[in-house]
Amino acid sequence: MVIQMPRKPNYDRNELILRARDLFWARGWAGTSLKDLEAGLNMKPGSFYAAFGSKDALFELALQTYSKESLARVDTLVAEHGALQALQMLPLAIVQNPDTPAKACMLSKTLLELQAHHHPLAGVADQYLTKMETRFADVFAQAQAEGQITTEQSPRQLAVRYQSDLLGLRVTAERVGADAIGIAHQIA
Amino acid sequence: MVIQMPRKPNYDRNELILRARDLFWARGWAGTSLKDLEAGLNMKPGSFYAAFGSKDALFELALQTYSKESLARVDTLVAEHGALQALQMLPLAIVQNPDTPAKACMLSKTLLELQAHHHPLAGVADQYLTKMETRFADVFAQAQAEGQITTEQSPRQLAVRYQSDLLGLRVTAERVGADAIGIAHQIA
DNA sequence: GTCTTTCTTGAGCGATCACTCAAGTATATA
DNA sequence: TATATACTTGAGTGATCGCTCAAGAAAGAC
Repeated sequence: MVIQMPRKPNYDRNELILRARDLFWARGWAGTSLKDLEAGLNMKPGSFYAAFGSKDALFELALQTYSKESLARVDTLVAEHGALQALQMLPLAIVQNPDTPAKACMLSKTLLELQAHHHPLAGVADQYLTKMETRFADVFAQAQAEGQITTEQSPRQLAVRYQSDLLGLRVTAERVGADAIGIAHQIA
Repeated sequence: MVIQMPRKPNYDRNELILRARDLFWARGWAGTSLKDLEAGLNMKPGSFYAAFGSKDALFELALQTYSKESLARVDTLVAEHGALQALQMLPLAIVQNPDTPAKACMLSKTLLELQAHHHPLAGVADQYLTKMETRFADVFAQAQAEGQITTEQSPRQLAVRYQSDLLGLRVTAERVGADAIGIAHQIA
């Protein structure tokens, strides 16, 4: 039994996923065609399908990456500035970040686009939103434990409301003349 | 010069627009195919294009109808309950209404789906959102004039924040297990 | 009934959709 | 260098997209 090693791919798979995430994030699921992906990733169809299997499979990888990075940003802010200040800073940090392909949340965009079709990816986006909400609840709980906010409302309640406001802010930020920064200051 | 009267269409155009609005609202622009419309409106392609010209033209009519009805609902609530109470009631009224094809706002869904493609319909949706925001500002101004709320913030500021929260609530309401009603109570 | 005008029908247009696969190419082992 | 293996290429698949148009059906004016 002799095992031969073949040639390796001439691309960085993780970087391709990041580029796909940016395309999907900006243009949406239906709005991003295979031609768009071939151009954006610089891949021919054969390589694309060998690497990722399908458009939907790559979209799911993109959602996963998006979710991980979103959670990581929260963790970073909490570690650097504490629970309360992290929650206060996040809206403005998101809206002011000029390096994102869209202002609106990719999870909410996916949910809104695919929910009515009962597309599996809508369920995936929903799960990641729940994960995000849970993380917010943890941070609120931490802020309560540190006496930074009252315990009048449960961490879960606070998190649901916070996430909802954040999603609204990010929809508004997608508009052309919107004063998203003004709203972001208010949420804090 | 003799003018002959031809046969009339065997459908109610306004009712067709309402049905199209429901389809587009639920499924989105790309998610609603001509086949879907033919089935939903019970029209063959020829009749469809004779009546509406194009899918996009009908979508614009649907947006217009949606916007008019949204503005009208606000006016009705204000007339029946006064400015402040109308603003307090609206979120819950929207979320609890079981007769809508989707919880999320059709204007925001359209904006998020088509903005990145610079599709004209995204601009139309944006304009109607501005119109809605202006109406909210009027109602806030009325509430201030009647002494129901403070004049600490400008009506425009209040309206922008209110609409943003409402859009967020309605995105959240689109999720399966979301406690949208709980959030709606908080916004009030 | 006859005429005129418009509505309705539905086969089918070119373009694009996501995707496949046989052929060619590059590379790590032997 | 020879071979085995996997990656890359790109023409091409059937299906669906939004849309067209010639032909037939229907209804008011005479």
